[in-house]
Amino acid sequence: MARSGTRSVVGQTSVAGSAETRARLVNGAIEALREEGFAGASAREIARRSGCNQGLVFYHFGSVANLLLAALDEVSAMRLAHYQAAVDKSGGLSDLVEVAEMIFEEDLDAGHIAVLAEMISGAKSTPGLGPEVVARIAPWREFTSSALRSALMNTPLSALLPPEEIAHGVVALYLGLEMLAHLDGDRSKVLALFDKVRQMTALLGAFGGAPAQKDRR
Amino acid sequence: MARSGTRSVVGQTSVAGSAETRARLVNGAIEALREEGFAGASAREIARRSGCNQGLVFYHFGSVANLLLAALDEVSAMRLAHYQAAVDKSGGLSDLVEVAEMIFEEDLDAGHIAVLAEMISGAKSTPGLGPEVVARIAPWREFTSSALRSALMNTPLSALLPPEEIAHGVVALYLGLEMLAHLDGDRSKVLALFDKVRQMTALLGAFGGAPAQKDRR
DNA sequence: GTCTATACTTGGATAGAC
DNA sequence: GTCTATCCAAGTATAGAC
Repeated sequence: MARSGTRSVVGQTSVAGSAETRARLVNGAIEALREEGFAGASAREIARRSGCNQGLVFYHFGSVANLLLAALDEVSAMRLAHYQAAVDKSGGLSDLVEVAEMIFEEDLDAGHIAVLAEMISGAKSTPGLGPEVVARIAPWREFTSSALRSALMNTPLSALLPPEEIAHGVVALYLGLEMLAHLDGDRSKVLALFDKVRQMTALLGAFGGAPAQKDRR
Repeated sequence: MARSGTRSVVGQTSVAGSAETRARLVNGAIEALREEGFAGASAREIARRSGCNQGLVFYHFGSVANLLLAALDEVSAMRLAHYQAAVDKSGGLSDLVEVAEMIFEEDLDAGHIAVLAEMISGAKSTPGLGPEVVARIAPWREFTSSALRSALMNTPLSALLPPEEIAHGVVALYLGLEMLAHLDGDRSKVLALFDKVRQMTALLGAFGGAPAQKDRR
């Protein structure tokens, strides 16, 4: 971690330029991870996409791996904020499933999850990267867990489906579905699956007698 | 695909040496993918693990990518045969879940699925690799689908759970769970999840009235 | 078929000019 | 803070000896 950034308290010096370059590099890194994968996300490739010089990767982030982690942080923060906003507007389990599908499609189109997937598999080849990636996945699981918890609240299902444990499966499923859909460019299989989940959810809601859909008008 | 192997009808010439070297390289490639990931599975790394020369990768397989595909073929064939044998001995849905857990743990220990995961994410950086990997995943989905079909046979669940669609989710889940478990080296989360699935299955079986466990003695 | 040697390319990382 | 130039390590791939 040679340099973690211009953290100075600066008056109003040209930090603007620096911050913008850092942002461009982070975006370039996201793009490279998404389109070329971990193995293809080299300093040169990222710099090319960022429209700036290769040496800046090392000046600002110290190493390619650090830049890639910053990219993962960026995607993670962006998406979690978005998820949270979407979930806040939803109520029961049925709502949650609908929100999940909408979010899944957005992520698929934009390749957000590909960034995570590439970092997970790339972690094997770069010493020390694993723990860093692990730490960045925890918030996803926590978010999912708490979304499930509030959706199942006051429902007979909550005894049967402990949020923490299901959340892990949901994150894994999300990751796997995204990798497969990106690989073959076919989203029909995952859409069909979401349909089934929706059906099951409706059935569970009816059976449990709990309000499966929030009453909103 | 410069050279796809000594396919000659050979009398009894020294094909033995060749075949053994090919096998060693394939095993080395599996090991490298598992432990170093796609980005770390170079010709040199594989040759080192195989105890033979780097040039042989190109002599026998034409390129590193081709060797990696051969490695995926090998793992795929090996595991599918094993899965099939295990599933053949099982009956209803409960049996299937138990078999799935056993198999999952084996795969986790041996890192078999890591090979698949690395190839999926590595496919992004190597032109032409994507479709080849896609073709090698299809059998996994087909296997899962037919295992589900026979487990759900004569069960009220079969109307609710079309095997083809669920299979895709199962494969994705399997993949995602394995990646996460390998990343953080913690299998407790996935084991807890399997416990829940087992419970749910038992409940479904009791509710549907179908034999959830095969009668075997 | 296997090994050594080597040509060529790409990538990580740093030095120094501006 | 950014760019050019450069060093060095590692990788793919091939040629040629054995």
